[in-house]
Formats: sequence, C-alpha cells, structure tokens
Amino acid sequence: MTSEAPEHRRRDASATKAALLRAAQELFTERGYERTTVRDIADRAGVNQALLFRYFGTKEELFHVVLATESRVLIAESPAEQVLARTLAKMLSRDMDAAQDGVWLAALRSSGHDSAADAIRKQLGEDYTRVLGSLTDAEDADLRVDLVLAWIVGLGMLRTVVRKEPLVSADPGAVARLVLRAMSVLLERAETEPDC
Amino acid sequence: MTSEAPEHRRRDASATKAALLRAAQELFTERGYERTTVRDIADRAGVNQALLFRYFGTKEELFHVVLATESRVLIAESPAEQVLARTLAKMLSRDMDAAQDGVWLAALRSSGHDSAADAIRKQLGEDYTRVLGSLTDAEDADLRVDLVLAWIVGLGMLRTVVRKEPLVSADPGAVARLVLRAMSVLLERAETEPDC
DNA sequence: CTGAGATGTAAGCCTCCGCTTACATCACCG
DNA sequence: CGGTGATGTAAGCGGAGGCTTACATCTCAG
Repeated sequence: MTSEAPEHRRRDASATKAALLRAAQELFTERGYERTTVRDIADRAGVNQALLFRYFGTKEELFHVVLATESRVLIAESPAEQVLARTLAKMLSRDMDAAQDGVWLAALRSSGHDSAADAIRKQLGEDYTRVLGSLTDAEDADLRVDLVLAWIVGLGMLRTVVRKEPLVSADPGAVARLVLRAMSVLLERAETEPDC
Repeated sequence: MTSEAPEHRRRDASATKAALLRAAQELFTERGYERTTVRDIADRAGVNQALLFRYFGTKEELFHVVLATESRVLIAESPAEQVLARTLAKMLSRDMDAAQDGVWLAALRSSGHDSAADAIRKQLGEDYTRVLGSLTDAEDADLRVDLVLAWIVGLGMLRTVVRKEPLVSADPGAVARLVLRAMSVLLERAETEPDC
C-alpha cells in the first residue's frame, strides 16, 4: 500500500490475472454482474482493459471463473452436522465486504440468462441437498433443504445488498443461534433430535 | 384476444400508461431492472417507445412508479397474526409468473445504486418490523423480524429467479406449514426462553 | 367545421460498454 | 548484446440502449 510509487510494476502475467480475478470478485459481489463493467474491473486491478480479454476471453467467462473458483470451497469438507453452522458463520462474518464469498449472490441477482451460472447454482443446490438431506429422515427432506437454502440466500441478500439493520450489525453468534434453532425444527430427525 | 384486428385502437392516454405500467411490472420481475430495456417494455405494451418517456420521464422513474404501486398493497390490512401467513401464501401462489408481486425482488436484485428504491426497501422493512415485531416480546424482536424477512426474500429468490426444484412445484400449503412452524420458534412469546 | 392541444410515430442522437487491433515495451535465451 | 515471444497500452469499432426531436394524426371544444 505505502509502496505504491513505482510507475511500472515488474511484468507478471499470473499476478495480473490474479489481480483481475480479485477485482472481478469484489465488483461482481458489490454490484452484481450487469452493473459491473470490464473497465471498472481493469481499473480496480490497475491493469489495462485489453488484458482482461487476453486472459479470460470474455466478461462472462471471467464471471464463470470467479464463480467456479469460489464455489469450490463452499461446501467444504465439514461433517454434515457442521455444514450449516459453518456456512452461516461464513455468511455472517464481518469481513463480508472484503468480498470473500458471496459472488454466487451476484449470480443469483443477475440470474436467468446465463446457462453456465445456472449450472453452478444447480450443482451448489445439489451439494447442499445431499449433505443436509442426510440430517433429516423426513420424507420431504429435499424440500426442507430448499427452505434452509432459501433462508441462507435471503440472509445474504439482506446483508450484502440491502444492508438491512439490525441484521448487518448484529452479533453473528446471536444470529446464528437464532437461525440454527429455527432450522433445527426443519431438519430434526424423526422425533425431536435438536442438536445445536 | 379474438378481437385483435383493428389497426388503431382508440387513443387513450391513461390506457396507454396502464399498459406500459403492466408491461414494465412483468418485465422487471422477469428479468430485473438492468436486463429489461425500455424498448422491450414499449413493445410488450404495444406502444411507441417515446410514450414511455412522455408519461414516465425516465426508465428509473417508471421503475419507481411500479415499485410504489406494488408495495402499497403488500403489508395490506391483515391482522398481525395473519400477515406472515398471507405474505407467504401470496409469495407461494402459483400465478407468480403472472407477475403480480415480486417486483420488489427486482429491486433487490439490482440494488445498491438507486436511492429511491433503497427508500422503498427500507420502508417495506419498517412496515414488516412494526407489524411482526408486535408478535414477539423478545428484546431482539427487530433482529428476529429481519430473519423472517430474510427467509421470505430467499424463498422469493429461489422460486422466481433460480426456479429451484422441488421448491417451485411443492404444495404451497405444505411449504407454508413448514415455514410457519419454524418461524414460530423465532416469533414466540416470552415464556419458556429456551436457548440451547 | 375547424383549429389547437393531446396522443402517437419514425428517426436518430449520444453515450456507454464489450471487445479488437495495432503497436510499444519488456524480459529472457541464444 | 540482439532479437523474439510475452506482456502491456492506446485507440477505436460496432452495437445496444436511454432518451430526444420533429412531425403526423386524432379528437374534441367552440
């Protein structure tokens, strides 16, 4: 940061690609797909616009790369019982604005026109369904998982795009506790097996 | 429908405005703000594009009118106990694609840049907070209402933009029952303050 | 009937944005 | 060194989309 004087950084394709990727991730989650321009991305990355196309081909392809990079980590390798809690914790973590996760919220927002993003969304949904579905033996387990998913998505929307108070500033732990308790009603095992 | 032959309908400014409004409402909820063009709107309304500007001034102003028209009806005049159930019922109703409600989902999707839409979202949030907050006496009532709001928003997103199955085709009654049961955990009245 | 305002239309202006091209500059290998 | 491929840059093309303008046509009051 403080050493930002040098006119020419040393040439380094992979660093440039990384900068573009990071800038794209941030901007897509801040503004959604349509409202971020390739010029914005290049500017934030401190890079010429043409390089974006050299390295990623297309705005849409770049979006896909961001999306894929991100979603790989999402389900993670947590045991099923903890996937929910960890997903929530991640989503509620304060450094959201640093744009770690949540690009997939951008995908959601601009959804409908992009088949590849659709595929990723679908995959993500299936991953969650598989993992969370194992937590309940209700016959409508898949539906219940969708409801859980809906809640997580809604929380993300309200936090990152609406920035609704008191949600944004609330203690993540408290929020997680409330949500998990309510969710346990949905994902309980046959009789009352709430686990917090 | 069958009498669609006549080349020139009788001139009628208010009918034209209404047609534009309806077309705008449908398209905004189908595609979100950014991805619908004024030409699309005018075409669907069967009207010359310039009229949109004559009657509404600006694409954004038209959006605001749609939003305002819509949100007026949202909270409605139901007793507090039923606001939730009715909101859910509306959101889950099959004729969603007919684009009755849900323009505010478009507002959510394209959010961040538009102060007037922000205001409407905020207002909507406050309305719900007031009404639903009266259902619980927990000290963090506002937060709990936000969580409920988040769930409703998420359900709308998953249904209308992601079109997630089995959520979309599920029996609305069953969905509502599940959701309301879980929500009641959030909005319960005091006694028994179990927290895990 | 007629003139004037209301309503509708065709055409196009202008800016933004995705993307390309032609070229300059660097870094590394012989 | 020198020269060749990799990296970076400036400029601009082409089309889309918001908005305007100039004009045609209707309709209704007087």
